[in-house]
Amino acid sequence: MNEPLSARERIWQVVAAIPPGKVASYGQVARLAGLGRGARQVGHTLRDLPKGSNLPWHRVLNSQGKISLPPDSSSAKTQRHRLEAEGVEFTLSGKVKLDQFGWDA
DNA sequence: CCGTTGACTTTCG
DNA sequence: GCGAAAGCCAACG
Repeated sequence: MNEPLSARERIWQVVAAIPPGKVASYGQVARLAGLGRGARQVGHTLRDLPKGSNLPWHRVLNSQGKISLPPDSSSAKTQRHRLEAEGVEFTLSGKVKLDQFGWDA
C-alpha cells in the first residue's frame, strides 16, 4: 500500500500531518517518516522545499524546542511569527511549548 | 559510486 | 544551562 515514496517525500507527508497549534521535533518527524535517526535530513529537505509547497515546515523544531535557524534569518523570523499566529507560546528563552499531539506510540 | 555537507540528537565536562 | 564531540542518514556534485 505504501508507495515507494522517497525519503524526501515521506518527510513532507509527516510534516503535512502535523495539526495546527502543535509542533514536532526533527527527530520525531524523522522517526515517523521511517528515517529513524535521519533527523538532519529532515531539516535539509525542508530547506530545499519546492516552491509552492503548502508544507507547515514551521511546525518542525529541534529537540530543544527552538528554531535551528539563526535568529537573523528570514525563515526563522517567519517561522516564529507563524507559530505565534497558530497559538504557540514562546518562552523568554525563545523556546516554544512542545505540545506534541498523540503521535502513535 | 565516493566524498562532503548539513534547518539534528545525545552524551560528557 | 552551555559548549564540544561523536553518530546517523540522505541529498548533491
